[in-house]
Amino acid sequence: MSRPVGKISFVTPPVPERAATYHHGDLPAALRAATAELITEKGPTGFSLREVARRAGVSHAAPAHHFGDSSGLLTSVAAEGYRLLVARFEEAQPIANTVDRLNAMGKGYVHTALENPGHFGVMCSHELVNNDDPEFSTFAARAFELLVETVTAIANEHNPKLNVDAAAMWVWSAVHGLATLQMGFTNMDDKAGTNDVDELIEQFGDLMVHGLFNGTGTRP
Amino acid sequence: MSRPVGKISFVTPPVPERAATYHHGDLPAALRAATAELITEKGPTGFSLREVARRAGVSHAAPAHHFGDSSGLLTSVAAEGYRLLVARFEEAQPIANTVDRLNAMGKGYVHTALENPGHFGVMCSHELVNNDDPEFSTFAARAFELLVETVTAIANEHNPKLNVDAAAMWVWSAVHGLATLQMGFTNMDDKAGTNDVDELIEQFGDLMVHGLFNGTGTRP
DNA sequence: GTGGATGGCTTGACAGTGTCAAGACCTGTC
DNA sequence: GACAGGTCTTGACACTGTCAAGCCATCCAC
Repeated sequence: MSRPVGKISFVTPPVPERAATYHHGDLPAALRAATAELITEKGPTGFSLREVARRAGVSHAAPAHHFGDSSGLLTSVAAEGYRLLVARFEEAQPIANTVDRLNAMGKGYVHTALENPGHFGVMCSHELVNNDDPEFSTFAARAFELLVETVTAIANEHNPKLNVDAAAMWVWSAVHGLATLQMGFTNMDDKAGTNDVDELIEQFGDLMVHGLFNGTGTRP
Repeated sequence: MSRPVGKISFVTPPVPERAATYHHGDLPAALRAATAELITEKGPTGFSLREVARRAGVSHAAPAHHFGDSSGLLTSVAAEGYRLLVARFEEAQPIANTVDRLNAMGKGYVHTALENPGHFGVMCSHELVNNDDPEFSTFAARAFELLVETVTAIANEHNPKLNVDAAAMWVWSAVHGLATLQMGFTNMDDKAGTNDVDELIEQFGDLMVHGLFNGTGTRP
């Protein structure tokens, strides 16, 4: 559905928006880029296959040829988003201090969302994407797996009694909530006294580390 | 936009779906109920104004008369969802033990979501609703306010140094994440070893209470 | 080189959608 | 009983996603 890439740079499309030739070159990538751009501008609601095709300079039915239907295209964009996230998570893996690593992953999550709002908007709209898509589910699972590994490492070092799976879900939920918060997809008043994302992540991290060190994640 | 109600029971519409008379009686409520039902069946994507009108037995343009456009109707449904949530939160307020109260509110959040999936689906789709709507924002703010009050009470009793606002956002994020997890809107493998919602809430609660008791919610 | 064959993309059509303007209908009030 | 105002319908418009059919460029065997 999309070719493997080495260094990831999805934000700017690898091909010009209007191709001179009949054959586009890499239309799927251009369509994903146009989709992310459109959703960044107008939100997931403003998305339409025909508008995406228009922006890519192709006919209205061209996207269907590559992605089947609109959920196929959106799923591909979401998969790209998770691939970006996995890349960020993997950058943090060499950090030896496990708590610092978890903090870095949290920052990575929120920054990925802020830097790729089009992708993140689709990743959050679970009704729009096809969860069974192998590429999508592979990257999504890998991202969560990396989190579980880090939480496991923290547990091994500091708190062997921790229910690692529950704790990982808990961390993911909190960080995801913070990301949506920062993107304005929320109804919570942001009164935490700062707009600095990294500071908020560290505030959350301070709270979370006490649970990870001293909690069990089991029924009391 | 909708009448005040005493005891809340939105799930079953107060009027039959097809009105015998030209004037429906309470068409706005019937349209909200049809919307929630439709979204429960088909997800937010499957929603359409015309299908809602069909289910309510009125013409395709009737919803627009009451709600302006589709986002007006969805906003009203989301507001109803927050009203349900506030009602649940208020039921928990008499609980004297503040930690138990917070746990009860967490359970209330998740159960409200599970029992009203149509409403919750809209509440989560922040692009679909008009955040400036006074009724919507009032109930949403009230729900968060009740959470802040409870976290404040816990801080006063156990941990005066706690950054209450950051902690409240943190709790909300985690509980919201758990709710979406339970509703299947997620890519996390649920490996926590249970499908019992109340047990999961208590697992999260065990982790969270250590942060609330011992953390500060400030940059270390 | 040349002639298929194959995949990439276009064209045209269809039913369905949201929104608007105009009008029909009912109900309460004087 | 007339009238005013809110409730709902009708009809139209531009737009959408999807499908079937066909055109076009490229590639590979010959």
